[in-house]
Formats: sequence, structure tokens, C-alpha cells
Amino acid sequence: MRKKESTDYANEQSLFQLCERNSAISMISGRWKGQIVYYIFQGNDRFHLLQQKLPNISETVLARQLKELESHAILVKREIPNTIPAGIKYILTNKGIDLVPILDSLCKWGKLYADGKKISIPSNEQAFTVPNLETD
Amino acid sequence: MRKKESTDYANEQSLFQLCERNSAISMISGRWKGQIVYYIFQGNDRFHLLQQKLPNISETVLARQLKELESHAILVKREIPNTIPAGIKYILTNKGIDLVPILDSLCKWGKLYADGKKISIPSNEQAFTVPNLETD
DNA sequence: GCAATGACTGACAAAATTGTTAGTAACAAA
DNA sequence: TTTGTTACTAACAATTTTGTCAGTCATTGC
Repeated sequence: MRKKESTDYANEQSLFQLCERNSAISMISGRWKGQIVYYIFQGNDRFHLLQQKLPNISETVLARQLKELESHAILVKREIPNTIPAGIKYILTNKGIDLVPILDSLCKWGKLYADGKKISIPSNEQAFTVPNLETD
Repeated sequence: MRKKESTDYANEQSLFQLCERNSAISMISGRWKGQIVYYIFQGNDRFHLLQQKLPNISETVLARQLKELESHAILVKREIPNTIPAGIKYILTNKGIDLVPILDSLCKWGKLYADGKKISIPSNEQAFTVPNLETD
């Protein structure tokens, strides 16, 4: 359980307040989360299907990651009627679906440089036009 | 120092192998990293300027975060000539600059839902309120 | 000589995340 | 009656991340 008096917690909260970028990053930062969102998006919407896709995850850890994604409204659980034992379906919300193209762009960004795109420094230091998303 | 024999390390590596999305997420997952990249992009390219912008970060932690960003080639350090004591400039590489619009889209995504965009399930278009799972 | 500066590093402690073990429920098939 | 199924939870241990404290270096200003 998070200690609300810790420096770490206070620092996290101040970053969350500063810009939603920081809370957004924290929402996708769990070990398996990006992959889980992607697999659900692909149609692997059951607990056991996710386990098949991620053979190294334990039940406990998968349940925990799903709960956290649910707490951020990235997905919801729905009971499937007439199943014994009662089955649960994991459904991405609009928020979760909106996240998918961002995860894709992260994937492409990583792949580009992993595949050998040269690292360079922009030659001249011109003033960039920065979209100001924050107050300072 | 990372233990290369741990389950945690093995799981991380297998996710990195599965998709660059997972390594990309891990590159931006440090407590202050997204914010640091953004501030450098804005022109706060010196150690003490970053400290001013992030008054709660300690020198040690800032140095560590910068080193990790450097190890992922998101930024490089350059000595500034004729400065006493020798000053260091932090410069985003092309890889770092390519990351900025992705961080921006994460920011917008977070902001949209923080600002009250309704959560819904696409299939039945039924809006609902998010269950608050944080009990204390 | 002594403090101040900028940009750190090493060693350690605190806190958070991740993984492990054991157990739950309700029903079905063998 | 024992095993199997789906989808969990609680308690605890291992590991990792984050934060803290002290100290470094080469130089300038007082």
C-alpha cells in the first residue's frame, strides 16, 4: 500500500499536478500493461487467453495489472451470462482504445532506433516552437 | 545493480523481445523522465536550470535520471567551452526529439479524460462512472 | 585560507513494484 | 470423491526504484 507521507509519493503527486503527461506515463508503466492493452485490443479478452499470450505471467500478477488498468478506466470487466463457472470479459473503454495508437507510436519509435536509425544531434540550435501545454 | 538471474529481469527481457513498445515504455518510465525531456526541449539545457524547474528533485536523483536518458541515447552531454567551472549542456538527440510529440499525445490523452470526457464502452455506447477502487 | 560554484559519484536507507505460495468460490465431469 | 475449471485474493518475499547523506574536483572571489 502506498505511503502517503513519503517523499516519493509527494514528488509523484506534484508531477501529476504539473502535467497529465506524468500521470499518463504512470498509468502505462506497469511491467505488463502495454502488452495487456494490446492483447485485449486484439480480441484476447479473457483471463485465460491473456495467460496463454503471456506464459510467464502468474495469475496473481495478471489479476493485479488488470485491476490497475481498471482503476484508471482503461478497461472494464463484464460478466459473461450463462457461463459456468461465470466468465469475465475484459473490454477496453474509449479511453483504452484511444491509448492504442499512442502505444503504437511508441512501438514504432522504439523500433526505428532499434533497427539502426542513426543517432544524431540537430546541427544548429534554432528556437523550436514548443506547443505550450503547461503553465510554466 | 540489476540482478540478471531474477524472474523480474527475465520477464522484462522477454517483453522487450516481444515488442519495442515495452522497451519504449520502460525508457520513459522513470519518475522524472518525461518532464525532464520536455524541459530540455523547452531550452532548459543545464543541470541547474533543470533543478530550478524541478525544485523537489535532489542533485543525485537528477544526475541519475539524466544518465539513464543518456544511456538510451535520448540525450547527450556536451561540455560548454570556456566556462569555469566547466559547464555541461544537455542536448536532445533526434531520438529524443522524436519522442516529444509522443509525450505530447500522452499528455493530451490524459488531459482529455481528466477534464471530464465520459468513459464509455464503444459497443453499446453506454456511459458510466468509474468505480473508485482506492479505499483510503 | 575559506567559501562558493556546477556537476557530479558512492554508499546506504526507504519505499514501491514484482513475484511466490497458498487458498477461495461454485459448479461439472470422471 | 477427487479433480478440473475460471477468476480471483491475502500474505509474504525478492527485487528494483527512489531518496538521502556525505564527499569530490578545479577554479574564482573575498
